[in-house]
Amino acid sequence: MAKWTIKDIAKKAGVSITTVSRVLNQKEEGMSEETREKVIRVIKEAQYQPNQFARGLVTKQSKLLGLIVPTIANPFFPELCRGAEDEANKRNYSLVICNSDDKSEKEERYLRVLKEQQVDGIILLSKDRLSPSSEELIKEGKIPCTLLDRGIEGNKYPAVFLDNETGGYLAGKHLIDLGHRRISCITGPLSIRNSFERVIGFRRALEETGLDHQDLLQIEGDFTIESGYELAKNLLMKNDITAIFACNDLMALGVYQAAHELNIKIPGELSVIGFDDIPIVSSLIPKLTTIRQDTYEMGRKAVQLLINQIETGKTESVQFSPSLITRESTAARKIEE
Amino acid sequence: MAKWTIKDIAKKAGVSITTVSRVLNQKEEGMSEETREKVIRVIKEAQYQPNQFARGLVTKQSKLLGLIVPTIANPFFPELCRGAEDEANKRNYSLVICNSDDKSEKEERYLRVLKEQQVDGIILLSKDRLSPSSEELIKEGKIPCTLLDRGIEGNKYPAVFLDNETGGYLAGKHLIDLGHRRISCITGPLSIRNSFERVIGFRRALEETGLDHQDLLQIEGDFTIESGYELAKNLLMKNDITAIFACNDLMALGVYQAAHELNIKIPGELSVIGFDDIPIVSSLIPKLTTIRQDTYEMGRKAVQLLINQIETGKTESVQFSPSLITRESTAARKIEE
DNA sequence: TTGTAAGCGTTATCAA
DNA sequence: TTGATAACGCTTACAA
Repeated sequence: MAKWTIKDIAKKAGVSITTVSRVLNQKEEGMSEETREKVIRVIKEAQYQPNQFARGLVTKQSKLLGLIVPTIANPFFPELCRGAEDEANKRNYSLVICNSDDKSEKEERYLRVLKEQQVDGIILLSKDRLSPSSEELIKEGKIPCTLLDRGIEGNKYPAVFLDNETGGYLAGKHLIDLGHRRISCITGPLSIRNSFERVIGFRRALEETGLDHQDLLQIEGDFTIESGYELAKNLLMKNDITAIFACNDLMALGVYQAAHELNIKIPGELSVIGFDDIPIVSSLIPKLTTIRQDTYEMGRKAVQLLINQIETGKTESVQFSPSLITRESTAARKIEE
Repeated sequence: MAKWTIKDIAKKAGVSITTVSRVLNQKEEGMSEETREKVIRVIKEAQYQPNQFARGLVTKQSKLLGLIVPTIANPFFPELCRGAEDEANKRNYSLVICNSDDKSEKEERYLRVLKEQQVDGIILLSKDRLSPSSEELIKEGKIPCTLLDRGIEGNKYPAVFLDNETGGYLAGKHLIDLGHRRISCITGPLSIRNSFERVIGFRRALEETGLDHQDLLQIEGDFTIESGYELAKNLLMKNDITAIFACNDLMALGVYQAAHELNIKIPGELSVIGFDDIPIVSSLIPKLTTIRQDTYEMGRKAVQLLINQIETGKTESVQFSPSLITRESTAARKIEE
């Protein structure tokens, strides 16, 4: 038989389609053990699989979840995807992963497509501020949506965020504790709240020690290796600093490169601290000290909240705490300075 | 209105649902410009979106494609996903990405789920040999399927592969040309044909120069940073070699670490060449010489072949060629040796 | 314990 | 140029 339908199964088992449907949906009541077994046998034999289209048309559920990420190219996101996927599968959902390239048009397009695919919910790693049409799409479409990692609308929608301010503070405190005073910070795009908060926290640490803003050389990067490299090179050629806080690991990688080219030793002459703790940085030379966020868990949690929302209607937000991972790229300021 | 259906649109526009459907599906013929415009206006106003369930039930198409990857954790795969996604979107499909962890059970589970979700086709990065039940699932389900990157069943199914043998050869030739003779090769799991072929090609290059197998220290790794590190450390402590071919970039990263700990300079005392050209290796210190495969394009191509197969029934396979990217981690053997 | 039949929102066939 | 209507494969009241 080309494609078995519930009807074929019913006929072959000598029961009605209702009975087959009951078996399929694990409805325990109202059926003799005998009938159930017979049906199950036929289903197995035929390798029958229910058609989601027909099912969804009635139940209005696709068991599909959408995940929109800004760039899968940043090693930060694969981890997050894995966490999200694992949790989704555990709960019997599948994940449609979309890559918005951080562009509003693509994001909106995906939102539309996902809605059309009848996904049961969406996890959105968006720009800080949802574009009006994105927001409308979510609201009007009444699709449960969880914000992840980014976005200032966390109070309007359930969300999973990292406490970036504390992360920045941890980084600053660490450098200060090591005795550094001439410090530079290569930030992410300041239009993104995440980056901005990291800087705020970082500054708070410096201010606690009595350093004022003048002491902090702050320049704005864009979270890419290249920007880290370019900015650090420029910075190191013109200034005499002993430590750099790169607001993500990718930019820290760029700092490594710049320092190497200028023949500046890390951590001997320059301490470097990153942010994220993406998988490869523990294998760099020297191993990168960084602020860790548990991306895998954040992905998992986001899916958990989303499915809870879908199934029970309850919404909830969660904030994760970053932690300092001390490795080899930071060291105490040399005394002879 | 809670949720607009084609019926609501029809009523509001004062036409039949057939007409609305025609507009929706861009059927040009048989409609006055006036009617079309009226319908379009109503659709826009209502922000109406067709329901894929109902649509799929009739057309048997989901516009969904499945992509099963072994580990999204290897930076090799995100690139591939991006390529696949971009092409899919261009052709109006969405991509469901699944992570099999290289486990047959997970792969089979996903195959089943994807089939149940009625995906129109599947791109599979599988183990070399499809497990019997995976194969049955594909064959019996009659789902178009394209193999990517791995698998020896390339002649049975349409596939996109890299010419790994040539890649290995290129690596070997490069080291030989630089004057190296005491060379080691850290392979991937030899049960995977990809790894095996890289070694074969590599050896061919050595043999051409008259080196026999004795000269090649070959050890088997598992494509992780850790295995590269452990094996290289062991190797470098016990042997006097001047070059290492790591069969993927991640293991090359491990080699860097080991060499660093043993205070062996790259490329001064040891040349290292990798395989893949994952994004970050051009930012390592020193920048890694490697064999590049165009992962993004391979992902794109796989989707292209798959959609062609879905839409026209034509199957086709493609082989990609690797290329040598010379950077800083390889150098001529020192004369004084 | 089991079955009948309505209905989900589309597309497609055929008729007007 | 348009419109009724059957059909797609399933779930679910309701009936038996």
